[in-house]
Amino acid sequence: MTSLTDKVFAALMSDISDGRLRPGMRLPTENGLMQRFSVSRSVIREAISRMQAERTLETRHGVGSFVLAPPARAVMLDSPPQTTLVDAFAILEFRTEIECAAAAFAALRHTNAHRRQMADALDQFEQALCNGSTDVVAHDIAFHSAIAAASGNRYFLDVLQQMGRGVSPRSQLAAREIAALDRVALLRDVLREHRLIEQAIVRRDADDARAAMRMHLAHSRERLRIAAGLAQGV
Amino acid sequence: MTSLTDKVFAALMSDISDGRLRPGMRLPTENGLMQRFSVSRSVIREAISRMQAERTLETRHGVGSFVLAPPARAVMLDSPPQTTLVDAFAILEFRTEIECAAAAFAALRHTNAHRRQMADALDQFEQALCNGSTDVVAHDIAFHSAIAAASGNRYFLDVLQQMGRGVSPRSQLAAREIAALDRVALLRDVLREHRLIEQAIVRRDADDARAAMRMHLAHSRERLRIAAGLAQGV
DNA sequence: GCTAATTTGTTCGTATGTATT
DNA sequence: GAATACATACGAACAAATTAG
Repeated sequence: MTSLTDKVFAALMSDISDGRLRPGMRLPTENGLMQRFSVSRSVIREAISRMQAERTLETRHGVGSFVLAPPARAVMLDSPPQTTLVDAFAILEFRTEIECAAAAFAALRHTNAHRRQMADALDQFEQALCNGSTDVVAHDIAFHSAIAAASGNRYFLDVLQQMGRGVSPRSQLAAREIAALDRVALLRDVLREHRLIEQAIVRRDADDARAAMRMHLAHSRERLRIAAGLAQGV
Repeated sequence: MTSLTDKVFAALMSDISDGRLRPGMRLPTENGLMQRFSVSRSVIREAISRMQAERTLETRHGVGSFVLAPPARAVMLDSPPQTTLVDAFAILEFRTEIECAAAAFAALRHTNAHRRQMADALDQFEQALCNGSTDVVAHDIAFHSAIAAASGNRYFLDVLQQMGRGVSPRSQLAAREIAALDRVALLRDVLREHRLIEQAIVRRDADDARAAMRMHLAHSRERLRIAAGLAQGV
């Protein structure tokens, strides 16, 4: 169900993510957008107000609507391509620390319910692969979330989920640029690493769980590096 | 400057807080509200959508708008004594993980500017103690923040600051309940531990920095445990 | 199961007020 | 002051979901 509002919203968002509209730039006037999309002003204003709610735009009365810098990310750099990449590595580095700790705690504290959550996520991951699908991002996230939940300390899960948006560009990047590689083989590696982590946790071996998670995320970093290299034509 | 939308919004909100509209109840239809307030449908819909954004209402297509139950903020603020305490330990556990990692990275990556930030925080901490003040929370936070900043990965600082609210109850609790103990002696211990961390970082010894931070936070946990024990009369 | 009535969702067009340049 | 651009409000029409008969 894509309403006109949805379409305008999506078009403007992709203008921003493609760099046609960059932080600080002013959008066309509402009148201009009405003509560009051949819709009424209500549609434009609804789309704009959605983007305001997402902190993507800021509208100044009598002046116009301006693209905001992505909230926390504005602090360091501005050039979009590099920032995203640098950020992706920073996020991965940070995630490595909290997820390794979470895995260790999960090994010590998980319940049967947590065990089932992890198993379900892995089964669905595998099922998708067997069906030839490479769309396993959701199952990947589910597995990592299950571990964070099993840590018995809700802050691990909270923070991991808060970083959800920051993590997705990585997936998008990888998904888009790894096309040249054998995605299925790559995802099978991921699944294998997940199984190792799960086994260590189920065995209640905290050190092994931590190590398996660290290995998994180190490999992820390499996969990201390769994908980034491809994206930059290296 | 109260727009019509503001008035309708305020009226409906007070209907709810006064109990005229209770959770689960259906609002009058948009037509009904138009007549009651003598405004157009756009005004009604704008007010309703504001309440949706606040999670006060839920609207079902073809049915109506319903008052939602307040979202059980039980997690953080409700039952203060036990929940807060459990939470305080969970926060400390989580902080231990990210701050140890941050300290290790800081040892490897800090610049002169970071070194100065840490030194300033420690000097001010010490100065305050010498002056007989025990209000050093700000300097404590400044030191930990400086390390997170020196990690070269802004997510450590971001998350630490996001947990600021969660951290403060600990300080409050400690500050309130440790009155019986010799606070100055206790804070001198904290300062000594801070110095050890700083020295390891300056010496660029990542392992020592990590260990010193872990020791510091483990001691903090003990200090918290003692304070909690006092609070509960144990 | 179908139809009709009710209710919200979406879109349009227009008019007036207000802030900025 | 004049022009531009957003803010607020009105009225109307049709689409889509739900419910009652």
